[in-house]
Amino acid sequence: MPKELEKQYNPHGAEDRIYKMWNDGGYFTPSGKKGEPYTIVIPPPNVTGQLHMGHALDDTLQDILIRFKRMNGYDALWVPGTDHAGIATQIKVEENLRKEEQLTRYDLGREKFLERVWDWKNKYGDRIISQLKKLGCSCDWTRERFTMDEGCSEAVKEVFVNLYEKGLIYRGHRIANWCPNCKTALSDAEVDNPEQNGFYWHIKYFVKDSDEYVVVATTRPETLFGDTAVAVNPEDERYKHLVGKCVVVPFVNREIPIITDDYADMEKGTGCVKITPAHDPNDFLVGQRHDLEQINVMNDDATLNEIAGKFCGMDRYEARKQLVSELEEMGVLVKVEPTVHNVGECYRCGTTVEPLISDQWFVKMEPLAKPAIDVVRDGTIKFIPENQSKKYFNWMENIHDWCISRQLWWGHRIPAYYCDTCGKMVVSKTDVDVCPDCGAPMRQDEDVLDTWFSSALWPFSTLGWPNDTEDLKKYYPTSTLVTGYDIITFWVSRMIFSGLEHTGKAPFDTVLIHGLVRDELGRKMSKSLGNGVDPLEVIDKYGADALRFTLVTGNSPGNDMRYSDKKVEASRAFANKIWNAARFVLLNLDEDTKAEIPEKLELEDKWILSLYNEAVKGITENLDNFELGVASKKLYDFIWDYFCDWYIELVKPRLFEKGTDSNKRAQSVLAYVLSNTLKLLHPFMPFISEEIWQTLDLEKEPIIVAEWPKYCDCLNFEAEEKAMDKIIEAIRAIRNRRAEMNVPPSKKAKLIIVTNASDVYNASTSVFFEKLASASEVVFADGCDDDKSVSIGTDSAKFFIPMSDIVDTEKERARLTKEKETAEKEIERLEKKLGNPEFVAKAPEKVIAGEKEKLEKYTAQLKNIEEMIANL
RNA sequence: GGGAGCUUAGCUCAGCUGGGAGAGCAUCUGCCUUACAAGCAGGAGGUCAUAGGUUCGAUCCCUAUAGCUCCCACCA
Repeated sequence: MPKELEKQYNPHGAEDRIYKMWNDGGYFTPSGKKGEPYTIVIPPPNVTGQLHMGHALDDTLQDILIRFKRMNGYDALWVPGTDHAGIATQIKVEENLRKEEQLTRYDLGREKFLERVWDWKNKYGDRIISQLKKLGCSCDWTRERFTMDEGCSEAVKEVFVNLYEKGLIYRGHRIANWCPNCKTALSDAEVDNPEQNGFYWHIKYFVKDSDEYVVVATTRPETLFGDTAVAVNPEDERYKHLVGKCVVVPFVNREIPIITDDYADMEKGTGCVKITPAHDPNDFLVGQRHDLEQINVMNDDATLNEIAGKFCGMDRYEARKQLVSELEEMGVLVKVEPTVHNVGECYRCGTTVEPLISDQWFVKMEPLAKPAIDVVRDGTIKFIPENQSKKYFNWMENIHDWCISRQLWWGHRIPAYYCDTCGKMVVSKTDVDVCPDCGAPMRQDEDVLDTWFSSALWPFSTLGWPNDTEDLKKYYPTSTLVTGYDIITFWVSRMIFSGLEHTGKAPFDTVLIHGLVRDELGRKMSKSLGNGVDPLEVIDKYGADALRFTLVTGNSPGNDMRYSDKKVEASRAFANKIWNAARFVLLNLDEDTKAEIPEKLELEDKWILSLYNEAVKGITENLDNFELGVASKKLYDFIWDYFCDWYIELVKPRLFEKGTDSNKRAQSVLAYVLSNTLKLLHPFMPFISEEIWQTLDLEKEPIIVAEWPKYCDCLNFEAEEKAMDKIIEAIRAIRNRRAEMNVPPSKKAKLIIVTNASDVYNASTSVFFEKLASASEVVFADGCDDDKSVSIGTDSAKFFIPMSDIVDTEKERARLTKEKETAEKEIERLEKKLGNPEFVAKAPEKVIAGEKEKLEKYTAQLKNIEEMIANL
């Protein structure tokens, strides 16, 4: 029994109700029995806070793919989960602690602090999950994971130990980026390098026991306490006589040698460079080559230490200021030169990082990078759009060893154990309490692993690895990874080499890359700008379907997009349009109407079925090729322009005439096209499509598991499609002409059709002109006797509307003449083109046929117009 | 310094591996036509950044230039 729908679609209530129905019905969990597997693992959102627009885009794309594949009979699995996000979360919790209780993590101690972080995780992790549900994500919640849950932790230990045993993880006393605020080492990838205004301070270093001096320049004068050499280029004639001598570092009065190293660039500055191995990555390498002492002058909070003498305890910037002024007083400050340089900043807290030497763990990258490059090179893994792979190659081919230890508390503790008695170190999956060598107690490494270390394992750790589980066997390798271009290096690259190294397989076959969602002005959405748009608020206001459709339409792979409410409004209007189309259909459907194609079809039925068929083909191909935006646009056009604006209008006369066979058949076609179109719509707008589907009540199963429509040659009605197009063209031309003359639609008038195309214009198609072109009646004739009539000429017919009261013959003549000229110009162009022997010889047949057809059309139209002018 | 992307209607953007460019919004005109005013019908609005090249034919391919955005590396 057809039910009635509200006049406007109201997503509230409906969305939660439908989501619950899907969830309770177990539709998100793959049956595991039939169908090829199709797997996506979600890029796990950080538990730091809440979903933003970027997540909404990312997850919408994934949900579209999952729903599409599910409807196509795949055993579709979408694994959800969240990321512990080491630094980010720890900072959040610490901030919170400071604000709420004026406590630091040290006040609480490691164990108590971690309890707080877990509380935070539980609270915000749940919030994120509920947000994903609001968006309509059809994740399999029975398989929800967390990067620090038991299974993922097991995987992390397994990987760490494996890599260590293979010699691919090592511990080194090396220079690394240090965040003095977070008090941890950072990988290169975790350091931003924005431009900043700064200075070069040129400082004199006197040669020992001499009046001679060299001038070195530095942007960080406070590091001079750690200088252990001055380097010049071996080719530099200016300083040859000084090599081997010593200069004296101001303040500390340390004597340091002048050495030669290629690192010193003769072109830069004075050609002399001070070497501070403990505070600069390049200097560190120079220091290694020359066996220089590494003098650390800083504490872990970037205050200077006792090496700095009276500057001890001062913050680096304060010390710098005072140092500079004292250097000036001493007369050794030669020059202060303003400059713009890139300064490393912690990507989480923005504090300027300090290169410091410490004990850190590293992954040896070179052997891992090679196979990872190969699988993308040979197409085992495909990036979409393809040019995004360049970013990947660029990074992989210039890879540095990966610093994986972090001096944080929140994260996977490094499974290394030390014996303070005999110095033994053990790396082990299981806890080691007692030294195997001397029996003394062992302590575990205090540090935790970089967050990305566990994220890198996500595609297989979530499926049960290192255990050989059923899930792993069935769903790994996964199929598609959907993510933004901003984390290709952070994450995608690391998943690829990890997958290859630990499972022997590439973790996915396709990487679908999208861009950023920016604000209306094209700025990155950020907390500091306060320009972020909360997806939940948008969903609340416009509905999840509208947001989803906005994000997918008009967005192409790899490109950024701007968010604006206007766009969502347009999507909501689309949802409402579908809603009302369905409402209309329901109002006109009999109880027993079935959504099937009747044997006998009218012209307009064949027309819409043919267009529907093409839509199925196009949309399916687009989705198969990850052209989601193009697919959604096609669907939009089909639904709005063809189904609503034309087909529904065309069948109204039949629908309003109850009790006839024609009426019944119109109902069937309407129901057929609508219900199948809803299926096409479902991946994009899951809620409204389900809501209408349930109301239509055609099948028992919900639309989420309905079968995706198939293209069929049997619905290919080329001739009828063309005939109907001619009628539509004629109706448009008539409306057009009436509008030009300001004739209101309510003013009906007789329409005389002069034509040979009786297959197109006949008694059964006349009704279209009456309904849609304001014809009071349609008369077929050989010509029009009334000289005061509006004339319209298409290629298939001449139309006359006698309207003596408003027709000005001369104006008609002018108008027709203009149309004639347009047609002539087109004909001239086409004749020229077709007259070009090279074009005819080289262009593909299809193109030539198309041009010929156009020529015929314009020729026929010209003939009609000319005859009408002659008859005026 | 190396690399990538972008430049199409007033605005935001599509354009499916070269055959006379589209949408939404905005704007203008006319409509409360019994699904929808979140709507209907119609109009106006583009040397597809610039200059060359390839081609029968270029918004699309190549080269150069300009402007914008981003990534990587790095300078004392």
